[in-house]
Amino acid sequence: MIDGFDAKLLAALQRDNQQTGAQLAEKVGLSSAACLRRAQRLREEGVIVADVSVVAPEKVGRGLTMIVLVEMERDQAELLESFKARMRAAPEVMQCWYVTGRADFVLTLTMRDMADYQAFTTRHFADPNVRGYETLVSMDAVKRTGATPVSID
Amino acid sequence: MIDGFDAKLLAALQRDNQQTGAQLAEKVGLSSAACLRRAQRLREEGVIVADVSVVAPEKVGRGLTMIVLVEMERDQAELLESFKARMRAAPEVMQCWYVTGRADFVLTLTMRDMADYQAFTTRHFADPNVRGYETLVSMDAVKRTGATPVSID
DNA sequence: GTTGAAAGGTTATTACG
DNA sequence: CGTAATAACCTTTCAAC
Repeated sequence: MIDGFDAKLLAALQRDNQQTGAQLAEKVGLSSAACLRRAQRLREEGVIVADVSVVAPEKVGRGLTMIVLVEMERDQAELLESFKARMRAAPEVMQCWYVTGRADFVLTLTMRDMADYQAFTTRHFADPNVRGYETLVSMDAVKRTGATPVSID
Repeated sequence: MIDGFDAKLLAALQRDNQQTGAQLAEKVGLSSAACLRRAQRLREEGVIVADVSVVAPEKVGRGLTMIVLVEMERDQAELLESFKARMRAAPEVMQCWYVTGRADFVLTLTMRDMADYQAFTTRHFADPNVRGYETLVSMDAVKRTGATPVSID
């Protein structure tokens, strides 16, 4: 379903999806047309789920990134779903993972400053279903590519 | 430096950066040429740092995502840098944050299975500088857009 | 300095072998 | 799949704001 050419193509597109067909052709080892046909097919198949520009938060006044571990009071399906919906709707939430382990949710937040974070916590964590939360402030975004390695099966 | 048009443009491009100039024009309220000129300027200025395709990990045999909190033995600059370099080089590491708080690093990993994770931990956490680590296994990627909200200053 | 419209050059898409 | 023709698009120019 995914061969070596697709693997190379996906690696290239995860680094830069604005390359021309000719540029992709060099890296993949196929013609321009073949590369673009494959890219289109990978999008239709849902292997590529999105194509996005990545914005530098600090360039738009969001110099503060934090990871927050949230623990819920009790794991009731309904309450979990409403919390998930709120996280999806909140623009400051870059990522939200529902996890097993000591925490129930792991959030990645992008904030203007600490006052912003203060406001966020009172607005979203005042919820009686939130037992508690722990904040980890980012000092360095060591790696934020989010790329998935693709190996031929 | 960034006006309302840029804000709209960045919002559109963070959702889909493969839209044509005409499609962007509709959403932003400027001509096609103006939108593409601005997009190019935002890239030169470093506001847009990358343009990438997003791959669905489960479609390429990576159904297991985990968040790992890593605590280092002692915060010695040299040792931290070598750990950072290793995380940057490891393909399974989608993200790596250096943080304050209970942990020193927060990693997001994409794995094929638990055996894969086992191998990863012994390879990277056997380091005598790693005091310990805690694993949170993802059950649901509630939100993974990673988009930065842009508001006019 | 930035815009919109049109010209010109480049790129993606499609048909065919 | 690759080649080549077609269609769509981006880029640049230029006059006007």
